[in-house]
Amino acid sequence: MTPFEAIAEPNRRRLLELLRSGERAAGDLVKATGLSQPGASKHLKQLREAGLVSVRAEGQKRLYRLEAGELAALDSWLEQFRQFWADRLDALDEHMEKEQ
Amino acid sequence: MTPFEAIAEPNRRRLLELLRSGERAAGDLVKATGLSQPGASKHLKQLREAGLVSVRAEGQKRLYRLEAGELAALDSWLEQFRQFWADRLDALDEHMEKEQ
DNA sequence: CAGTTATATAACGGTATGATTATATATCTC
DNA sequence: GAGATATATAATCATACCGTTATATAACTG
Repeated sequence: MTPFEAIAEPNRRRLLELLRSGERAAGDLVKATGLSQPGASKHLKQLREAGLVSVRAEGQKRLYRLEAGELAALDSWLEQFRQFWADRLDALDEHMEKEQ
Repeated sequence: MTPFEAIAEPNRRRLLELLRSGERAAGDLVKATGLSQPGASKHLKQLREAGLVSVRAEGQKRLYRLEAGELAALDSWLEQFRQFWADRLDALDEHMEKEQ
């Protein structure tokens, strides 16, 4: 699964957001998201396959954490459009001001 | 279709990239991508539904263009992770330097 | 208006996706 | 070692998605 496909799913985006504050156990993420245990486990697997998160075992728990690399890759794809929308939104601002 | 789902598909990303340089006719995009005519048409429809592009008719042609708003929205979702990965990648750099 | 060009839509098939239920695996505790 | 806890995997089902072929719609051209 590509990072693009991984973030297409709302629950997976939510998982990533939850991991922003640091490592969390799978069961913790189950509770926080309201997903079923197998559901969360599968989504986490896909995030892992996309390189967006990593896991380490601690006792019987699995601790997930965000991985910066692929997130940055997503950002760098968007980069090529950044100048474009900055220009467009600036133009819109100017237009609004003229209207007033 | 959400913008997240829209950019999950490689051909749609390619369409967006092609539109970066300005308005282009649907038929032009068909040639540039190598997609079938109906295939391109459907992908363009989904990009439209995601708010990532808009169309206007000119004669028998349909001219597609990028729309800045939803692209910026994607970016703003990523924004919340930017500090995170900047920190992480900086840490990695430092680590590499120590290794040497 | 007949034919051609440009594009969209419909219909269909194969495959992937996400949710759910049941089961397996591994670790901890007594 | 027998439960109990934490997590992953398998099996199943319904639905969504993408590509393809065929057809419809609309605008130009002679």
